[in-house]
Amino acid sequence: MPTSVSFDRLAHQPAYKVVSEKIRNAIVSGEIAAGDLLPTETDLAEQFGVTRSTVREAIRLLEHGGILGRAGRKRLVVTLPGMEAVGRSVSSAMLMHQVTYEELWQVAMGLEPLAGKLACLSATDEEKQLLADNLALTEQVMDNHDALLKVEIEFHNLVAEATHNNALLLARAPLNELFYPAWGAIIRALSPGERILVAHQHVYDAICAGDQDKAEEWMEKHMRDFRRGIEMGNLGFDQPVQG
Amino acid sequence: MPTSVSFDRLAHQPAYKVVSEKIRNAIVSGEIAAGDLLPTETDLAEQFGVTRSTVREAIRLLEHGGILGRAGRKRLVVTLPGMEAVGRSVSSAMLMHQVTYEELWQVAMGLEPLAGKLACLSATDEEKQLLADNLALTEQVMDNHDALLKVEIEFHNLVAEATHNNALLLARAPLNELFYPAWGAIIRALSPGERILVAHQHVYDAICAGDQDKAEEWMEKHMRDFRRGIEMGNLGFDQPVQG
DNA sequence: GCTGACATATTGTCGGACAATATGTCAATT
DNA sequence: AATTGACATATTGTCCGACAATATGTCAGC
Repeated sequence: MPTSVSFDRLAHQPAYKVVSEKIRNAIVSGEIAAGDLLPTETDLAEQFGVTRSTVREAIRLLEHGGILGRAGRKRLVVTLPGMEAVGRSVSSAMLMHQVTYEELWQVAMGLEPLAGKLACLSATDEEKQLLADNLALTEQVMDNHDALLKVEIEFHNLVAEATHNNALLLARAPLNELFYPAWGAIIRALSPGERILVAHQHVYDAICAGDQDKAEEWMEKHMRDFRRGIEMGNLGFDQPVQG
Repeated sequence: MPTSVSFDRLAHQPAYKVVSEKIRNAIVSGEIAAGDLLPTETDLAEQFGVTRSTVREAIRLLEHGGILGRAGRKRLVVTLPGMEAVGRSVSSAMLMHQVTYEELWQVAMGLEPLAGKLACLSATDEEKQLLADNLALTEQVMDNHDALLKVEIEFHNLVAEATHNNALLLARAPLNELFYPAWGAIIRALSPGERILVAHQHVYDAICAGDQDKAEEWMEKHMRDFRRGIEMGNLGFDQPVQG
């Protein structure tokens, strides 16, 4: 029964993808470092033996991931993908997957207490000072909903940064963007300024004291408050997150 | 002292970015659903009043994030960004940020036990069956390094999927890709087949019994083993992860 | 119903073009 | 010496038109 040989579907990758991969590899492998300038589009086109249009498409592919950016608005420069770029791309994926507040909250329950705990080990004096400043500011703006939301988010970012753990920062990047509207709604609905301040204060104390368990515990309490906030405010805990 | 007025730098966004944002909004806002076909490049060019080249660049921008893909290899189709796409983009960011195995492990310690815990609440019978199959397979291939690595990774994915939490799945997507080589090295160096099997077995039992604490605990033990593996194998726990 | 032939639509790639804007140089001015 | 202006140059953003390769659709013929 000579079913004849079976051939693999030959993968004819479009040129712009090949070019994009070549550049990407050179970057990820460290051959080109962050901050380096890339050759001009015309040069790249010549080097790869394709047209400028093709090179441009390849560049766009990388530009979105935050790997490439433009200095000023001219030359191409290799960039470290910032938290914002990663956050944006993952959170848009979460939006499309119709992630609910509950799901998001569960992930936050895994990451935020962890951040508090790790920050106890690695927060520098400057970072503790930044946290102290943030607390002072929180006290001042407690009744201003918008300002309160801003410092609340900032506090969590400061704690996360104090861990000096880039993997953690990248993993929680999308949370920032998505929790933003929810926190805002809670704050407007319940004015929980006092509770927020108390929780932050305890986390801050724990970090200064290097008390991992306490930091973890209070961060957890804080997040449970968030959950109660969504439930009490009737904001639809099982509803998909709104962009 | 008329230092003259200060003006905001006026942001002249390039057309391809504008077009890309327009399409992105239409997708994220649900105006176009996943699975829908987009108009052809020529049509889009006409609608936006730009050239096809510009439209193409805009498309590339979205293509990388996994938002757009090609059906067959022709028409553009709106796609749900899969775990792979998200994983790839975040993990390349982690690589560039020189994330160490320790940092990565800390994140995994936040997410994997959580996955075990949540899976207890939501695993369906089919999913339990898949886990059982995976265990059986693990037993068979315990001495085959490559095969063992594959089922090990698959086990964790199955547990994560059993949580039915898309946010969690997306958050841990990069871990998959980055742990892969490390697990492989550990397995080759230490042949920890027995320990892996025991831990998986306990997690599986806990999930079947709905015992959240036990699932969390054993997943944690399992991850601590992973850490010990890297340390014992002298694989450089504080070294940047290798792509 | 399957096959093949043919027209059509769509993408991938090319080449060339031009305006707007940065960058670099150098002389003139203060 | 530092600033300004004039000018050439380089680079990007956008446009146009073109063509080959490949899917898709249609229709006759067996």
